[in-house]
Amino acid sequence: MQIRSLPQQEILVRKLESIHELAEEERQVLRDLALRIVELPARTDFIHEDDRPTESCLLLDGLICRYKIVLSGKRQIMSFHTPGDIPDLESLFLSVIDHNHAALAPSRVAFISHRDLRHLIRRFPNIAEAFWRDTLIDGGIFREWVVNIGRRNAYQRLAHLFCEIMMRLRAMELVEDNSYEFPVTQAELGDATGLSHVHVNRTLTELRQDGLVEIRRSRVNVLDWERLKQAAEFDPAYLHQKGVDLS
Amino acid sequence: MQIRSLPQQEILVRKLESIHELAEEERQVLRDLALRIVELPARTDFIHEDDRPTESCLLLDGLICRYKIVLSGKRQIMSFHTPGDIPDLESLFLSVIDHNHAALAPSRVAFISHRDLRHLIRRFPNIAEAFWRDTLIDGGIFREWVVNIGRRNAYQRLAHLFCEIMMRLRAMELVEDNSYEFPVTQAELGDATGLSHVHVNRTLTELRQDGLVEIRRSRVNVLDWERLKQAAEFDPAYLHQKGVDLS
DNA sequence: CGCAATATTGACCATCATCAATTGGCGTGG
DNA sequence: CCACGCCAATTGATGATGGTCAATATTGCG
Repeated sequence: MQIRSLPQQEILVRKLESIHELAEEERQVLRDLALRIVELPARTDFIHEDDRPTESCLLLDGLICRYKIVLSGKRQIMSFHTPGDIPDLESLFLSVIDHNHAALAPSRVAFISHRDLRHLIRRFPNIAEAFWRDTLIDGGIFREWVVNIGRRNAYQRLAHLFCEIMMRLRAMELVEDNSYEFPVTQAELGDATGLSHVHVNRTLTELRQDGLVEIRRSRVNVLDWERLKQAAEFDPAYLHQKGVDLS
Repeated sequence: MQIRSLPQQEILVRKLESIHELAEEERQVLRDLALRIVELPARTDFIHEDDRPTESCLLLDGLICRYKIVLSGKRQIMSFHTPGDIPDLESLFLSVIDHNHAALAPSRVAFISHRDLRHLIRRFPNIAEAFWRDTLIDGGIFREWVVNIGRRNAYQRLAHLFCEIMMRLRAMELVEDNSYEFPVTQAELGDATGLSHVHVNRTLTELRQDGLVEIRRSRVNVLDWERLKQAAEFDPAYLHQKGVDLS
């Protein structure tokens, strides 16, 4: 999940421009933000329930998920985050974190202080709007996950997940030839879709046999986008991407 | 679900104060907002996928849900909304609606124009923050629903839902003697929890037999709050209510 | 090369869905 | 006031989807 030849100051600009119009001055102040870069090894929990962070983290490279553990020990992954995302942007206004953040793959993140972010949104209402919009899209993605887990079977759930990640990576130009890096284990796919890893395995076999997707060592290769979308009943409207939904 | 002796201009103030501090001037401009009052009969769809509203609606009285339908015809309810909520506040920044809103019970809503809301948040950053915070809490509730549906069984799911609604209504002082109005059918409970209405019925019977809750004609009566919370593994932190989480 | 994590497969079982029939509650019109 | 009708709730019977347990194969990596 490399953003090749894209300087790190450019990542946030590209992300926000995929959902909202920015002026050149706004792009520039985003590029000038102070970033505290941290490298996270795979399988690192780095933000925990009950934390009260003073920074938010922009994912530059890698893969992050947010999850909760229930008492029975089961894990539910509630979201995946790809480069450009700020998974804990909400901590700017919800001071106590209510779930965990983990890097699934080796990742590079850039922490931005809440002080700087507050300063930014006070001075640039249009940037505030872009951030707010981003958190709202996040909410829309959660809603769609509720639908996915609540009302679709295993086959559709996985197909839908692959569609969603495809569209989100595409907006950041991280998809090549209908194929993208997605370094998750089958157990993690199960934790995200509310399935057991055994059933994920069987369902992935089906998807492969049907010629829809192929998953080889952390890479998703979409073989038949149209049929995959159809199987998943995928409608990208909820992602509110510019140029996709015409808002 | 009546807010007794509370004038309608006060409802939004009470709601926002349950999650954020307001100054008297801010309370006053909230009271002065122009409201277009509409009465909705039970079972009315009133905002639809693909709509581009120019107003957002504040629920004054009744019960609203948001839902999507999947191709198989199944419905997934993604949220319930109680008085004080602005279920479509996000339409202020996501111009195309991606799901449906319906009144489940006879309801009274107050439409507020986006123009007025934009004016408000430009002039009062602290009100903007309260609204933003509200949409973030909304997102937190969706995340918890993902966990609920993905990793808990029928018994826990329903218990958790009753806990959540209890806490939210309590913040608006709509709970009396551990009992509250919640006019939903068992089919609707199923649509919200990803269960069939038959299984909801059986599970409610269990909850009643175990002495946790009693549901009689659209009223939920919590008989044993502690054991209900325990059964649901309910932790209200994700609701980010003032005085509950100390943020 | 060898360990450890991950993927795969089989057997069996549990939860919950579906189908179908019956009961109960309640508003409406005669 | 009562009967009808409709919607919601309830119950039983059966079946499907997906979970759990366990064993084996494969892959990545030091």
